[in-house]
Amino acid sequence: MPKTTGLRERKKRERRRRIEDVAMELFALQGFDATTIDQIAAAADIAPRTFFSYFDTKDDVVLADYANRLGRILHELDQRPTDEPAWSALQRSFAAVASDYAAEADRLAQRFAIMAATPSVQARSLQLQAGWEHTLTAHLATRLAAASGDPVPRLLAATSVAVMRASLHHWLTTPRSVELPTLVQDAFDRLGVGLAPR
Amino acid sequence: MPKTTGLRERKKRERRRRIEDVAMELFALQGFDATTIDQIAAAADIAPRTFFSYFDTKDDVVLADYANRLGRILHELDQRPTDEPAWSALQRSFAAVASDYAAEADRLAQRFAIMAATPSVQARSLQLQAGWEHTLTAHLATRLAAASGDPVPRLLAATSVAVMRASLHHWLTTPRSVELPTLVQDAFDRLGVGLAPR
DNA sequence: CTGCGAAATTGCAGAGATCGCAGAACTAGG
DNA sequence: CCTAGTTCTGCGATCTCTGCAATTTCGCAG
Repeated sequence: MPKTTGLRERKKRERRRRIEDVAMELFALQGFDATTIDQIAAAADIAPRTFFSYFDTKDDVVLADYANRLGRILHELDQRPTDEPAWSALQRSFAAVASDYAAEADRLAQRFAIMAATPSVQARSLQLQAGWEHTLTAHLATRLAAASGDPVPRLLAATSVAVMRASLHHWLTTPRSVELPTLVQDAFDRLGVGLAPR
Repeated sequence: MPKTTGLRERKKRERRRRIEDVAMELFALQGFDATTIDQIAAAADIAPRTFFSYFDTKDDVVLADYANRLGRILHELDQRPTDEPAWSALQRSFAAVASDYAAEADRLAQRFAIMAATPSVQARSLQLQAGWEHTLTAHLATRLAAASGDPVPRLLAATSVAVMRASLHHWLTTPRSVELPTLVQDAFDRLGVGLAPR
């Protein structure tokens, strides 16, 4: 399955990263809004039209790795034993992502800055997270063998994503006193009391 | 303070509503994306340019009353005694909004449908909710007299907004079996256990 | 009822993002 | 080297949203 090979695949990936790098550099240099697709394309040596076959939106460049984060969460979730309480499993999974984040604080901070200053990017970010929430909801529904009318899966998904976002925001916003994973752990702990299976 | 008077004020409000009504009608008729600002302007008897002095974005028309919702929440929050636990106060406040929602299910459903079908509107919606979260965070920080590095206010704000959104989504999405206020109450109850003041 | 300053409306021009389409260029295999 | 399948390009078109400056309308005082 894992077609690591294939010149085509590889080139595509490389190019995508190149576009991303070049774009982020321009953003840092002259600001997100002030940077046009044409400039990015020129700097990345592609036709402007081609940009859109790599990214749906200019915003997406800043959020390029959101998809992987979700993948990570789901992966971690699958690793957890089926009989582990959902909330606990979520906690572990998000903790893993929190570690990832913590390991690349600088990269994150840069993107966060753009996000904070650019409404459309912020909006896009939230939209992608809503996507996580949706996928997570489905995943949890399966895991819990929940009835289709059960609000619990969505509640769990929404809450955990919210907790993660709040923690991350807090971490990036205040003088770094507590580590992100700790922050996330604590938050999950607090809410966990009431979310334990009946 | 409430300058209900003033021809100017009133006209502005009336016109805003007229634009909103006309626009919603067009959206229902031909879809959100297929409706242009020009069409709305024509139907509302204003210059296209003028549209943007009433709404920042086409998306905002669909979400016109979000500002009031937040106002309602904050108002309810202020009504609650200062010594009431924050989570409890939030629960009551959101319950009030839930009632509002329940009372206008049809209107809501219509807008929700547009939102679900139109990414940009969904994104905008989430962005506005992030604004709620921000305001709520500040409000709670004051109420709790929290230190500036305390993550709790944001955690509470993020969680409650998430709960509200999840409940609303669930309510609008599944066959109406449980009433929205109940849904919200229950969700708050569950999470409340762990969020009670130490 | 008349004139003035403030506020709102309007038109115009334009930048930019994004999309559909069709032809050109390129890659994987055989 | 040749063919079928992809990807990249270039072009045109549409729309949202903005800045600016001219005009119109409103609220109020004289």
